[in-house]
Amino acid sequence: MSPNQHHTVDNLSIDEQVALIQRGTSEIISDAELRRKLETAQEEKRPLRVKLGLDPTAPDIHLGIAVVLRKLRLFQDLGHEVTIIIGDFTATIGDPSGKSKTRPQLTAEEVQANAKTYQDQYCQILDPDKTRIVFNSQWLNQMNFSDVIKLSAQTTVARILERDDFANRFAANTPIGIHEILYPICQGYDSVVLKSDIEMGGTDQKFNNLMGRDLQRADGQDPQVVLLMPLLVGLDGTDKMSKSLGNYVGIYEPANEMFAKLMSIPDELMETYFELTTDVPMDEVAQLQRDLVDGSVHPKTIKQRLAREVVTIYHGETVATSAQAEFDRIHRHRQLPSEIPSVSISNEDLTDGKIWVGHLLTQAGFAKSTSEARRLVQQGGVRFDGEKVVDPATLIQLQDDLILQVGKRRFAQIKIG
RNA sequence: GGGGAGAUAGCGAAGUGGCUAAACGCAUCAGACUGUAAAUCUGACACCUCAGGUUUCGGCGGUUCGAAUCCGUCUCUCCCCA
Repeated sequence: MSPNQHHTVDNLSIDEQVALIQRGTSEIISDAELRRKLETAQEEKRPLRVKLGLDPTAPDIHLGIAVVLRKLRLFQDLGHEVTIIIGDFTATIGDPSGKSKTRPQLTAEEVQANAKTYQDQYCQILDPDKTRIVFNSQWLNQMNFSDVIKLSAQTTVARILERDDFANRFAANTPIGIHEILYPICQGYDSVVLKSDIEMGGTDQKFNNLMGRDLQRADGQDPQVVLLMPLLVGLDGTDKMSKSLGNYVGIYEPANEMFAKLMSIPDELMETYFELTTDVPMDEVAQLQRDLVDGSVHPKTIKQRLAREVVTIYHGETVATSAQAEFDRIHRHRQLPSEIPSVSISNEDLTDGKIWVGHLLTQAGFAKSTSEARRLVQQGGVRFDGEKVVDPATLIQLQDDLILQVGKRRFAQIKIG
């Protein structure tokens, strides 16, 4: 469904390439090494190996993860190769953050079943021809205890305890499992196996990525450049974007949905979103930010531009434009959406063609219980055929195609049958 | 191995015999205001055709006119010492 946007990057100088890569990054370790890698690659005419490690849980890509994936895509457009490592092995040894103890333990079958999904989802943003997806159990499962000891000997307890998560827990006398200490070592070893030139990650991955450098150095390799992207703040403006918090925009969401969600972000987030989720050139972003601050352009106009840019990436420009029109229709002009999901109401629920509003709302899925439905009516949130329903005891004369509205954004078209 | 603390609505957290469908905060939903912003304000937030009624405070059983609160038991969490 996606036009799979390309960067136009032919014949860029190293300086120009570096500038594109630097956009939005939170940290690069180090700029000098990055430049050197790029130069060497160009001279030797060989692509750099760029690595990203991901969880084996079923992917559901949202704009937050897309920040990193889009950066990978840039590397591909610059002629380099991307390897995505699915951490199926590391997932089985426990989450070192200590937070999510409930991380699901996936079976090998589930992981395999997900494999196709990874391919499909990641390639929405990445170039399939330059993307390799591998599972780290492939080499980690082969290691025997002696291999593990030798690998562990490459680093020290003091080094591991530098990680602030471990440091905090150690100071607070909370337990740190030996297996957790091994986690960064496993992840770092992935880099050794892949001989990666660059590892990408969110800022929370810094320690693990640096471990990769240490282990590569110990193995006699040129250490990978570490490129960290900030964690995108979610729609609520406070927490990082994540599916579990519900403050996300999935890249597979319908255009209208996407557009509306983006319009709901706090104004302060716009600049960051432009930088991290669109390809709008940075000098233009800076200009938009000036316009916003001095009030010369209405914030809503700027936000619509943002929403349109993002939707264009995943749905194309035509669709994005109509998403904006749709948004205006519903929210600015308070008209009905152009497409309203239909809800069928069984004839059995009708008496003389009528239905109690409480049942109608629960049947239509707008309320979990008739008590909730009753409240919605009492609060003035329910409209039927444009008319506000005021009495919770109301019996409604149903007809095909009439419109039920709950709140400002939930609509359904009634079908009797 | 020894000792201690706890389990309350989506989450966090009050409440230690009746005035408690259960304070307060967060999240959520509706309304107002707007740029569907955000912020703010108002209200709702167990279930039931609801001026009333029914069922809740980890499970089960008991004491009592009356239990989230007391007793017994089971399950599960967490902490400290070694």
